[in-house]
Amino acid sequence: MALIEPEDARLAKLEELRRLGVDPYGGPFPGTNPIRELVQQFDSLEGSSVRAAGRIANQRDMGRAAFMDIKDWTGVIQAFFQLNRLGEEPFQIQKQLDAGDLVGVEGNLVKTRTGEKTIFVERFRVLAKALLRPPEKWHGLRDREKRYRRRAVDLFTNEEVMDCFLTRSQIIRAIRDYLQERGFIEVETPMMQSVPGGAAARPFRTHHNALDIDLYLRIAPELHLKRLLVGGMQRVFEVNRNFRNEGVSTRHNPEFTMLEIYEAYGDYTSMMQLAEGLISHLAQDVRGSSALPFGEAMIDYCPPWPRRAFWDLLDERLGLQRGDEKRIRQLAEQSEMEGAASEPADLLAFRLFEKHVEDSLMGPVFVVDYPKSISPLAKAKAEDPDLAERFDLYIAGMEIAPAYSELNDPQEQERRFLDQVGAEDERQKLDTDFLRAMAYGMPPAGGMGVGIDRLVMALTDQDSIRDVILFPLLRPTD
RNA sequence: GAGGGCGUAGCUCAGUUAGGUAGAGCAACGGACUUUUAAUCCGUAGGUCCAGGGUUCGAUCCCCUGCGCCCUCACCA
Repeated sequence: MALIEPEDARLAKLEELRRLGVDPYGGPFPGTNPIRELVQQFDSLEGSSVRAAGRIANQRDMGRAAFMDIKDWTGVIQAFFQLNRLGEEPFQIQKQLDAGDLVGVEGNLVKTRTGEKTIFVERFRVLAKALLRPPEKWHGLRDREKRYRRRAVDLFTNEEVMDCFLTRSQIIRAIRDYLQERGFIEVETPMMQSVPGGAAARPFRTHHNALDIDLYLRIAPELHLKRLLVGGMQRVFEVNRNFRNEGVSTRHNPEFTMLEIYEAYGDYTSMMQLAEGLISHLAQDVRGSSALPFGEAMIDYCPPWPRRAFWDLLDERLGLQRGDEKRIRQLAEQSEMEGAASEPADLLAFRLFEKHVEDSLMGPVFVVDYPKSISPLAKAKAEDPDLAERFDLYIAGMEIAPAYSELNDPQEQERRFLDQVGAEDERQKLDTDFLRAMAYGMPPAGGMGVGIDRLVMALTDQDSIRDVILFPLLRPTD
């Protein structure tokens, strides 16, 4: 049984093309102009011969003439096929074309009498006969499940989807440029690790056959990047995937893209400046404005961004004061939180923050002065040792970027790790090799992790992470 | 993992008010048309109504189970 079921009518046209001596999956078609250029630079190109290649988005058949809308990833332009311009046989070939086929056309760029910029086709080549129909021409593919499962169709059908992913690419490129201009180098560290560290999350497990060892897909690159600080790399960053074996939601995909940045001799305040500079630059240069819409809200990326203390926000929103353990547990209980009686109060406070405060932080806002106990990789504040030198950057109600003054005291780091290890065997195995590296001397440093998918969501006004990941995880169907 | 919603033609959706084996638009097919643009006009065809079971004379509709997706919550970034 065939794996796909082509349309009979299209198979017949495929055969007819072959009978006419045409390869329905034709060779290269070089020398084309991006269609947007043909449209935008029409005035200077008018009357000259141009070439374009793309997908037939729509056909208007007039008998001895036909109009087609040819679409590439930059835009769409009309092509006009006429019997007396092409001749009998080429026109017969044109008759075998359907919406969805890929075609290359060449001809004069002129306007029709109704003023439409049009390629009057002199020559054309069939580049690919589509055996399946594209979705309907004006509603397109709307069904979310079909869109995610058939992203190829989604991309060529829904312009705003293509635009979003083109923007994502521009954002990532702009990040690389921005950091490299400031002396940061891009590195790559292991995705497969024997000890998954750098975050509190459940890892995916896999196995290496030749060495016969279990490995974990990384939950964060943090501990390896800090080894590079020990090694003398002073400014490093990595943009790559992390993998966390946790739930899936509009803000969580099991594999997601993280930017981690480390700056030797910096601290969390230098990371604040970097975050402000970088993200406002992205808004301005990639999105074209320092104020961008997100849903109903307008987000102003113009620095400086406010700093708000963790406990102040909890006090303001929930009337919760630092150290009031009884009330924290009481509220956790009311919020039906697991471990309301047993988990450390700071951790519960943090969860209450995520549950009741986070969504309202349109930001950008730096939340600072987190409890040290929930920040095992961050330095303590000298003037208030129960707090950490840490911020979480919130934008559009999402945690976008946590950053620390990185702890560089190996003995203190060891104590903090040991405090974290409890019954959670798989979540926090100890990376002793990392501690050993730190014992050789790690420079004080600022470090930040930027959730790229969420940042793209904020900058492109998307409310689901699946709309900024080309192939989000779905349960397979067949 | 829990709760709610959804699943009908290739696509976007109606619908069966209260159970009697389904409809539109677009797409497709045949025909007319050499400047149309959601082309138009005439005609035709197209469905395991998500899957399995139950109730019933009869189920796409009611009930149960399963599968998938969406939303909210939980875990997490």
